[in-house]
Amino acid sequence: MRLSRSLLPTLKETPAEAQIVSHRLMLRAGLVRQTAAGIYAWLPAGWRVLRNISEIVRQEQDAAGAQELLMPTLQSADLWRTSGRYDAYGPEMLRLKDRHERDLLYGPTNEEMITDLLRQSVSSYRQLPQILYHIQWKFRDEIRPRFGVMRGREFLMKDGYSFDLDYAGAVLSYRRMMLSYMRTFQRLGVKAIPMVADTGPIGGDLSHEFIILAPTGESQVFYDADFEGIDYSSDEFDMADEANLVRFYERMTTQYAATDDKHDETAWAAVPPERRREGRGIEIGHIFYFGTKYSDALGLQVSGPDGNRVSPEMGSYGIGVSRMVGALIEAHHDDAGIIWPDSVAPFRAAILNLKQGDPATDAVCERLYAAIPGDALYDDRPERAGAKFADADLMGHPWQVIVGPRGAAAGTVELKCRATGERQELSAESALAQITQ
RNA sequence: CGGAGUGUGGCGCAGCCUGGUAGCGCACUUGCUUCGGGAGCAAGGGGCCGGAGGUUCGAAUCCUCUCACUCCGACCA
Repeated sequence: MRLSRSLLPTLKETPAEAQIVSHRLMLRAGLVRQTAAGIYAWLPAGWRVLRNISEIVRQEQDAAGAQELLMPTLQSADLWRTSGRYDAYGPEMLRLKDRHERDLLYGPTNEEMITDLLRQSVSSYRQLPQILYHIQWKFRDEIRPRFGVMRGREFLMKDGYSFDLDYAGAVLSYRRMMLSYMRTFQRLGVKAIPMVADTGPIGGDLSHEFIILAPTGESQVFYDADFEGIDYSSDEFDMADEANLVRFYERMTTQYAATDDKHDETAWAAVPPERRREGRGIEIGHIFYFGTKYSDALGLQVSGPDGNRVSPEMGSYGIGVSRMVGALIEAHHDDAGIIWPDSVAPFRAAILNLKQGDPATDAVCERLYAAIPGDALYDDRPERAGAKFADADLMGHPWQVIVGPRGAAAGTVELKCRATGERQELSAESALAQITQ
């Protein structure tokens, strides 16, 4: 993308409303603009990030055997009345009426709808298990939206739902999803820790929150260093192998990990001192098992092997996709701006043309730009070098290729790595090789 | 919802107390000079001051109502 022709409005000054660092940087880097309290428009660069995250989530869900579908944002109130949540959900649910005075709602989640869909199309245990997910906009009318996209009212969420014949199957789905989540977060370039969460009226221990570590996170977290350095993509955690899944789950749930409100000093003291880690964290995902709550309420039953009708055991699995953008920035930034992990960066590299109009410089830039199709941001604006450097740092591209007349004459460019700050002088071809590696 | 604030060109702000020609910095346009870490000079363009009502000869400024947004608290992917 040529910056001169892009809607990528960077700001030198921080808009007054932004308090936390990710919000400030998202506004300054031209990723989003607020349109109402807790509601954001995603500008081109921000949308690219959101798509990149969604795509990784999607690939990992698919790899775990989940199937993608897409349910609507608007739902009829009927199913929610049936499940009892129309009244229970309270004012956080946005309710509206259509022209015929029918009650609708903007979905805050989709348990009712997905259960109803399964009820219409599944009738035998042979059709189970099923895990279905979608990545769709949600609306929750938060009492107080804040922290930019981290606590918006309209937000993009991946929500998945599992249906199993029995409890053992549900546990298997749950574990599979947990592994899928750890792989997802690993690919997104963040350290994530699963922590036991409240299960509410369902009981049991099958509910986990996923906290990603960021120095500016909302809550203090305590965890065993054993969580660090695990490669979740290794064969050790092959999903097809149930024994592997069990071992994985054991490892995730036996090591100490807790947020400050659940911190247990006694258990903490049992962790060897050299393995104790403390940090700040942001909740980015939540998974839980809830048995037959919705299948019972909405009448989803299948015929079992013995001919009797059985209510499938369900679980649900959420990742805050739009929140992840803010959380990633909280985890990866410095004074100059964002430092994107490679996997989600809106542009893998920026090409900075330091002397627009200089034939040799322009030629090198154009050549580089053509060689990184669709993946580079070419700063071809008439701005001076300082502004280009500052904007490139702000926007956080993993690589910056700095092309000036001096280098162009000598046949070299400067390659800067945003994460390390390291710069090297090398040929355009070598720079290209590093970027596209 | 309770408490505290803020609304003035795209962004950041001053002006309001004590009514009298709407200002500053950045950004934008044009020209010249510059050009390797947010340039200089000159000349320009853009806002009826969130909205409605009121007081007044006269309202960004005073009064009433209203809308929006932000921050603190309870709630949350």
